[in-house]
Amino acid sequence: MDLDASKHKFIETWGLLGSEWGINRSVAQVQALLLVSVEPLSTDAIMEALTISRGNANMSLRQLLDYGIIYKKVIPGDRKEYFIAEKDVWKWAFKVAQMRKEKEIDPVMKVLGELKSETKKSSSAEGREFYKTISDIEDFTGQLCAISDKVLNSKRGELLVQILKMVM
Amino acid sequence: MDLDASKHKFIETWGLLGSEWGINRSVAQVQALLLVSVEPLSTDAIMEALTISRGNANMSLRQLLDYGIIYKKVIPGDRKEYFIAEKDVWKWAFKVAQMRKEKEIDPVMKVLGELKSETKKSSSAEGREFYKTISDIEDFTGQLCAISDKVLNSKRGELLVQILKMVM
DNA sequence: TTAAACTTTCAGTAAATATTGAAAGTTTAA
DNA sequence: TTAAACTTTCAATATTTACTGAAAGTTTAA
Repeated sequence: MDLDASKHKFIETWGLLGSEWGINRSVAQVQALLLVSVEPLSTDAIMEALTISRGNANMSLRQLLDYGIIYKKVIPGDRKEYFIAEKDVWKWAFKVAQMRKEKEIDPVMKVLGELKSETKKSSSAEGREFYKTISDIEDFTGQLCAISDKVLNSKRGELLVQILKMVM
Repeated sequence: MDLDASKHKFIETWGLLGSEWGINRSVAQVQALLLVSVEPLSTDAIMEALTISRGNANMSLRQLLDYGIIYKKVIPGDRKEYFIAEKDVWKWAFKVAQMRKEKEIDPVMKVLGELKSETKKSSSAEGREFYKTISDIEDFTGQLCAISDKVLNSKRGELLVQILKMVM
């Protein structure tokens, strides 16, 4: 298998993983393509490589730019926009985690908080049980967020794994 | 807002979160319903509470049983099957994490491994760069898996958070 | 300015995913 | 056994989500 085929295998796999986790396949594939491409790529090059339309390429690129995990790159003497991927895995994984937390987890935490205050003073057994269920989920999620924030922020994952091995 | 309304708000929110993370909305809602229900529920009760079809209810329940995050409950003198949710958040979160890791992450890790061996001996700069990209992602993912396994397995999340605060 | 080069938008369409509900299958009690 | 009570399946349908491509918008160089 030549390098090009390997790259395409990666792009396909990455797209599949993305769609399983609620990330648009094209978006994941564009990131993958830029991750494995040595040179910056233009929209047209991306369209051709992934056989997707201009609209799709543009929207995927915009989303990745919004996430902050790819960058625009100007090539002197060329009017086209070129794109490169953030290659530091820790960096882009953190940004994706941060973004999904803010967009998807935080609103849920907010609702859980509301539900807690709605039922805080509940005197019925059923109300108190509900309060506990909600509190447990909120606690758990909050802890996972705290840990992942810290791990991703630290950029010292290797060290952390060692520490975890020691304490457990 | 009464308790019933609060419960429904939770069920809706949970279904929404699920679909954002690639988990079927109905499946997430059925889990949520069982989580906040004091009594075991029959398929018919679930159909009615969520206004979903028998087929949908059945398939959602089966999937949750497969995940191991709800259980069948026999009520003496009744032929119907009843269902209850695993209420220990750590327990079911671990099972979901485990399952998604096996079904979705492990295959990707396998492909990354294949791609690494395909390009390990590559002498071109491009080949070596690809090898590095793949290795970085594999390392990172492996570390996250290791940490989440350990954290979820430990059932001592609270303690871990304290430890992490100390070392960082 | 203007027109060529490029980017963005979005209505229409295609594809993927989820849901229904009736029919087939299974279990149980008499 | 058998028939009522219940569960499962799956082809048809609905819903959601993604994608296309042409038109509109923007930028740039002359």
